Amino acid sequence: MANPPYPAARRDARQKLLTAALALIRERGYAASSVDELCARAGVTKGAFFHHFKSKDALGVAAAQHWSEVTGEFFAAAPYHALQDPLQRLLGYVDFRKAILRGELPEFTCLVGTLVQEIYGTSPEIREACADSIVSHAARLVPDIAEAMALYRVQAEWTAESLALHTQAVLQGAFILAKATGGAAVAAASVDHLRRYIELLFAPPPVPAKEN
Amino acid sequence: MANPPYPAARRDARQKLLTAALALIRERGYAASSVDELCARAGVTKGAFFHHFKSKDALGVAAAQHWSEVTGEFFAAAPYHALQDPLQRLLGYVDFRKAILRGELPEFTCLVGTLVQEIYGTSPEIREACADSIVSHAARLVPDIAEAMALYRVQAEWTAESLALHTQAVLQGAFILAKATGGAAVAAASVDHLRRYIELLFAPPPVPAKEN
DNA sequence: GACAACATACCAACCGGTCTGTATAAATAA
DNA sequence: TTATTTATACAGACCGGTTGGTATGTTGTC
Repeated sequence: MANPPYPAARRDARQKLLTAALALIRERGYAASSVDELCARAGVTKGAFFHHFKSKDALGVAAAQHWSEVTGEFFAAAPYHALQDPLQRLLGYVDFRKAILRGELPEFTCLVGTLVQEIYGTSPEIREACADSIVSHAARLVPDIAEAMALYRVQAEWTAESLALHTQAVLQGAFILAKATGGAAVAAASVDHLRRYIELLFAPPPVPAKEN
Repeated sequence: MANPPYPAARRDARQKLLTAALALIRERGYAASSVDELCARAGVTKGAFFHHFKSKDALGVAAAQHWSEVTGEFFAAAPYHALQDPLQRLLGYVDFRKAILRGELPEFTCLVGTLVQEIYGTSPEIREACADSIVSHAARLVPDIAEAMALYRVQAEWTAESLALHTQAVLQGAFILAKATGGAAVAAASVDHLRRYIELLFAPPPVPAKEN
């Protein structure tokens, strides 16, 4: 990464294309994003595009991987990791996901969730890159969940892995509702339900519900 | 609806196009489904297509509405409505959703969820038709949820409407995970979590968790 | 004969992808 | 140090196929 052998101006194209791809695909979807428009957005020519990517699908794979890297760093830097209680870290993650539901839809929506819906039947390579992105993101929650299960003595029919994946399902579904309704409010409400579910899983009420 | 003024063979085209559209869009997405291929699948010509739909987007709107009708009838005929307890009807709905996670992905996946992800930024008409489909489907759960809340004396921060929408978020997200992983297993696991959440909401454990 | 329900031929725009050319810089040879 | 080669990183014209959409004709029904 350090000391690129070429001046930045001549090495930028690939990065600019990936950055533009994240934005454009999140706005319009994959199939509706043409290579020409992608190049125009990135400020490069078609020659640059096909120099760096052998096909549009190859760009799709690279975009999904780039998304993984970018979001990986973004969440790694989030504040909830500093919490001591593993359950609080998990809930902190959920709160963080809710907190970033801001701005325009393409700004908080998930690239790979959009992407995989479109291409799961036509491009196995992109599909796998998307699956890897989602699954590996979920996997980062597993240690905290497992630790919380041990700490709170939760004996469950469900696994830490399945709960981690469930959080992603809720988030992905929340994005769809947000796109349908045109706002983030429904998504936030669903994230609230997710938080409540996690609280209920780990902290069953200690006293019996009293009769009215 | 009764007594079509023309023999079926000459009135079929619209229906055949809509039926083909549901299948094709669920397989490949909206943008990647061309009018030509749609016509080929439906066994009609392009002339028939543009006789019944003024544009591809108009077909998109009609497909979303058709989806609403088809699924509306499908769920109206489902067995869980016969249950007496409103909570059991709600859980019966969830169980039913899990039970139909069978066969190939395009067979149990949601048309409007796929559709709205692609076009929310480019076609307000289709987006609205999709939103209507999802929201009105969710709305059918509201009476049962409200009834269950009253019956089980649930005093909640959440509303029946928000829980109904949350079920749809979980389902939509489960479909995305299914498409990413290539199988329905993850989706079923998420539906299990949804069921557990609803149980916890309505039936908090009456005895405190005993030590060890 | 009026009108709906198609069928067929056709079109300009756009699509992903290729081709050839060129500027730049590192590697090599003198 | 300088000349030459080689490789990279583009630029931009071009191409055949596909796209959504149209224009015109035909057929069956009231």
